Amino acid sequence: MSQHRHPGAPGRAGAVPALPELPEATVARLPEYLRALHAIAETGHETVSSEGLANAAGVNSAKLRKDLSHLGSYGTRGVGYDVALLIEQIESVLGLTQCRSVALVGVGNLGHALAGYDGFASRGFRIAALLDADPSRVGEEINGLVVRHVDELARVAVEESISIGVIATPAPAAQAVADQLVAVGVTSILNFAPCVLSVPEGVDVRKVDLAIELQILSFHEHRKASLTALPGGLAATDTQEAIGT
Amino acid sequence: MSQHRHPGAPGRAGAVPALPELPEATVARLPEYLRALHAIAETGHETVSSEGLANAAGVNSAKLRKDLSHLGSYGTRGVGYDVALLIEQIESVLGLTQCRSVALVGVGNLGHALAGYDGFASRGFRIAALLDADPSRVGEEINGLVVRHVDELARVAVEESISIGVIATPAPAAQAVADQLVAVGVTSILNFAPCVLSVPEGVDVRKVDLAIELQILSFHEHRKASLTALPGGLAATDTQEAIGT
DNA sequence: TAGATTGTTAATCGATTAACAATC
DNA sequence: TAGATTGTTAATCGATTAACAATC
Repeated sequence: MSQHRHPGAPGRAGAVPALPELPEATVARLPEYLRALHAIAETGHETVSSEGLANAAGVNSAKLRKDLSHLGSYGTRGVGYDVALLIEQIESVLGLTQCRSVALVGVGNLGHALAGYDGFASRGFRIAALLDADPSRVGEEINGLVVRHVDELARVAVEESISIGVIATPAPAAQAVADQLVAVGVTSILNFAPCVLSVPEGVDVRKVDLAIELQILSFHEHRKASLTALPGGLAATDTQEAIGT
Repeated sequence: MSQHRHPGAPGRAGAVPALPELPEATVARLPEYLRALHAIAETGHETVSSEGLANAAGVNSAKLRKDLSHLGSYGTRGVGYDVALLIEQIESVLGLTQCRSVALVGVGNLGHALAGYDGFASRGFRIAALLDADPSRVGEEINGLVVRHVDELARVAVEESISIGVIATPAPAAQAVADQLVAVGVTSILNFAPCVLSVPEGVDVRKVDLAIELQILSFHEHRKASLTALPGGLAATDTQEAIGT
């Protein structure tokens, strides 16, 4: 679900260097390709075929080639893709050439874990600030960062040039936090609270809801159980799904 | 990305009570509707219009009605949907009428948080077992559960009738854990490790990768920055996206 | 009956896929 | 040249959306 509209280029016919249009589904897969490419680079391979990269990323090779073709032509027919070059290209498209600073609001159970998650640092992000509304949590040190009160958000956002806000508060607090983030100029939010956020146009919100993932699995589990109970027995079923597509 | 194929009904023409075919995109939204319905129920409303429910769930009403129409006709023209009835229906379709038991493998940073996450219990899931490969972690008590060694998985799976496995290990350990889960009969896996799992047909895997979510936001942030830098100025941009669709 | 709202239709859009010509 | 593999085409599929007839 996304409601992106990107009019190629407003005004001034001819003068505007149109941004490369990327389908949302492609954007969502680029990070997976990037991860796979890093893994391949570590094994020492300098090139990789679309087939090889597709396998490592869990997609089919036609989709991979189609996706990469949106970035331009960085492969060599008969040979494959230069691993280092492709990493560069994807990182550049995703805007990962600069390290992005993240403010994490809500240092409860989940917030704690996120604050300590090393997968962020290793992939281009820096948790630059931890905030919480609970005064008893302010001052606590987590992973070398001191928790500050959420009211300091405006100051923190400027000091740390925050690029992305992560909400890990309970659901009832999430909308207010989102409003505060928007008010200080944050235009990208990752929301772990199980609720819908309303934000102005131009602000991107992505949502991760752990219970929803389990419920989707529950559906398939339920259906598989029904199928095996059927006289026909086991029908052919499924394999893998990924999220965020 | 999903590769589901569900041949309506194998064999025995006419005799098989075909399962209601649900589009994957619809399945992925049902849990969100369910959450919204619970919220509405708490405010005391007994019915809700497609418009009202759609707003609460962050989708448009046409999509909501289309989705619900796949479940059958549980609305009343001119009136709306009976909240309690619709909750029942969706829970039944998702297989949530029975509480499902979850085994969580890997009690590091993230695993700890997941073990303590109350959003699971309140939405039909019970963390029934915690496992880890690290002997120094075995025996630790988290949230009233004692961590057991992952080698005990087979026994635990039977004892607790595990329905879903959650992998929260480092990436290099994830495939082996998946293999073990599959070996003891688990057919639904939620994977938090940043890697692709290979599993046999009939096993469903969903993946949550926190860094990937940030990278997708980074892309949009990057593009917004480029747009504002353009002579044309601010182009109309986007609003909200959800994940797992 | 008049007003409201569903369930469904049909058009549109975007994503996937297989196949293959281009080309290293 | 022969073999390999990309980049692109075109067909297919599934999801979204607006509009409205059905009906409470």
